[in-house]
Amino acid sequence: MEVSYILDGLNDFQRQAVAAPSGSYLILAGAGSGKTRVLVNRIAWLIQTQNISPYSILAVTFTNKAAAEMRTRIESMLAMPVRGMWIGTFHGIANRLLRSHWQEAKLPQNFQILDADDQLRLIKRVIISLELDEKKWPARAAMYFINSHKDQGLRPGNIEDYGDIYIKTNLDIYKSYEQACQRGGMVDFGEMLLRAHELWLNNSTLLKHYQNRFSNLLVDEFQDTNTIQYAWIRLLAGANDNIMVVGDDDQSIYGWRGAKIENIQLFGSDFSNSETIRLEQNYRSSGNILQAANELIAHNPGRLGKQLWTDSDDGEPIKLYAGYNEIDESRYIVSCIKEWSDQGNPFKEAAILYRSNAQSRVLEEALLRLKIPYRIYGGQRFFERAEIRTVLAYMRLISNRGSDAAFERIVNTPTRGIGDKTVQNIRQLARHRDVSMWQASISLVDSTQLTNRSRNAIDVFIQLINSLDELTKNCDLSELCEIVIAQTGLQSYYEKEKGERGQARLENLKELVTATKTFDPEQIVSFDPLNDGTNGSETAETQTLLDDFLSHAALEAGEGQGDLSQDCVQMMTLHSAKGLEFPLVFLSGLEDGLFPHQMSMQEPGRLEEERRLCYVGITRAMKKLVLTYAESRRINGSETFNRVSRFIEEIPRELIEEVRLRGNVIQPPSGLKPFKKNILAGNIEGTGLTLGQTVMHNKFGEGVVVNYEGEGKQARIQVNFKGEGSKWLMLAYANLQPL
DNA sequence: AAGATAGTCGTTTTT
DNA sequence: CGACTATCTT
Repeated sequence: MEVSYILDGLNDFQRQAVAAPSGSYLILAGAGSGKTRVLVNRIAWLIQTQNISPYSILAVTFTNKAAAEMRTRIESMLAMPVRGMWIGTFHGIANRLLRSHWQEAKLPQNFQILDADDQLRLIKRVIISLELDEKKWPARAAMYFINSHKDQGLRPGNIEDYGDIYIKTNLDIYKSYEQACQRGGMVDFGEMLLRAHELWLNNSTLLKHYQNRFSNLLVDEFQDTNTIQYAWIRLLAGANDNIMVVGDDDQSIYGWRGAKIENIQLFGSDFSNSETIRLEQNYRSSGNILQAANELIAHNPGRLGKQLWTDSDDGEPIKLYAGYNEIDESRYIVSCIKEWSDQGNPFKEAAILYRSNAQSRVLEEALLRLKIPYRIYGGQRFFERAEIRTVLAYMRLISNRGSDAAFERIVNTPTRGIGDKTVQNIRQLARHRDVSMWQASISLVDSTQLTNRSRNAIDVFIQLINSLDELTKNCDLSELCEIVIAQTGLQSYYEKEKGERGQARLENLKELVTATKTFDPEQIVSFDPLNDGTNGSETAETQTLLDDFLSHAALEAGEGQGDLSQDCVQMMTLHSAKGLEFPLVFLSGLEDGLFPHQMSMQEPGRLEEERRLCYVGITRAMKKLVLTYAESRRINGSETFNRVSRFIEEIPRELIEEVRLRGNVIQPPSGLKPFKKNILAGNIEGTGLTLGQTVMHNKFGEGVVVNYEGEGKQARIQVNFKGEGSKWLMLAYANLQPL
């Protein structure tokens, strides 16, 4: 068969990876070095030339989107659908395993997946039931405690408290939470991975079966795997040692979520005969941009070492703009985009990146002013919206009365006279008798414990759910969804909600109905033929469509993105920009305290991760890169003065062209205070000092001039000192030395 | 039980 | 500043 097309157009190293004989490989793939291409072609190569059945391939990706894209690309390359191959996220794959082997995993067949929101609610309730002070033991912190230990594969029994009250209390919460989950048949994200791991650890037949079946493993974004994911994949690889992992230690930006770059080193020592292949040729960015990225990341110690290079020209210098505040900064960015568009380029080729979501607002306003279309990525996802979750909770309770999480969510939504106190009663009884809240409420209706009023209210609710269940017995998913929306009163509830909000919610409900209509579980999971000819231990249980849909909603919260069909400027956080590329990129808010973020500046390890984040940002740019910062910025309502980001200082000066157009192109906003005149001019008269200039003070050391007011003897100057923060000084006595 | 108002606290995000 | 919560009022 003619297979050269699989290798055509690849460079030597890419080809080496794609056509490697079986074994274990670590592909260190720099930004823009064609790593997805390598993975796709590798799989195509295995199937097409090595006679490997798709059935024996398992590929893990970081997001559902990446999994879908990879499958599409492989299928279009091979010009045929690839059945039997598993491509998905760790969680998606774990879910699938647990659904097939729910008995071995000691789970109910229709176990419920808790997303972060469900989990937090449940933990809150656990804390209350342990009679702990919520102020002293915030649910968020407990959730972090639980999740980070699960990420490391640690159950309560594996954690030592050393008499530490903090650990001890959180451990109690963890234990109690675990019981609540088990009782309710609920599994959070971390738990899915733990269970999938334990499933194999405790069941060698099953493990052998999967080791036999998946003799070809591939893992993308390997630098983002956590401890339990690594352990799971190591276990599966078994003695086959036939695995290819692809990653880039310089793009590891999820350490705060448990990802361990160390897994890359571990791979080398753990898979003893592993080979490392470096992909260092960058096909994305022009020379200047790439060099800036290289120089920046070189400031990180302990890298595995990669030097990206490119064939392309130096290209344009990187632009640097200092706005005097965030509004000025935004207007500069928008004026650049206007210019870009006037030159005949589409908006969608421009991306504005920022460190935190809060920064998007000012940018939005600036874009709106010039009527430039934009799209903000990230933010709230479809299945995370309150109204959607509410409808899903109804659907869940109809299918499974035991779901306390669903019960709590909807028992009084829309309001039907069941208040806090009544719910507390139900909860108490449920706990006391160790039954579900649903059963507890039935008992309460029959008892005399409650006032007539609340008893009636509960009864109405019970009847509602029962009648809905009856009514929808033979309905398909979308009919069920429509009936729920209409009969529960949610429709009229949101109709009454004032403002645009209610309208938006109704729109979302309509969209949910559409989603149920088009939902096709085969697309998500791509079911295998049942018998694989080994020992038939994969018993693909028949899940109800509803359960599939609910799992889907939890696992894939719904891309808040997509729609590149419209020509919009792309706006997103640096984190969500990973894996994407744009001809024109703006990195905004490059200020110490914002980026690197205040909370990450003290600890070296975290600062390095911020630097990698900056590296990711720079390497998104193909042709043009514009860096901006603001000398003053309103954060949380109060004005702050930050010094320019240290990351800018780590980029060689000669690659950067400073843009100076203060008081020229950009008009200052109205309502200027008098001293801002000075800012517009930049120079502070009669001092030889300039705003933004670095100066030295005898006592406070190095700092940046950020503001100025008054004249002559009264003149005061504001300087933001390294370490000391910002101070107002009398200019006459300050004795500042320009640096 | 539900609505109104005062108080708190601010990363990043996928599963 | 503004989203979210805790507490107070009806």
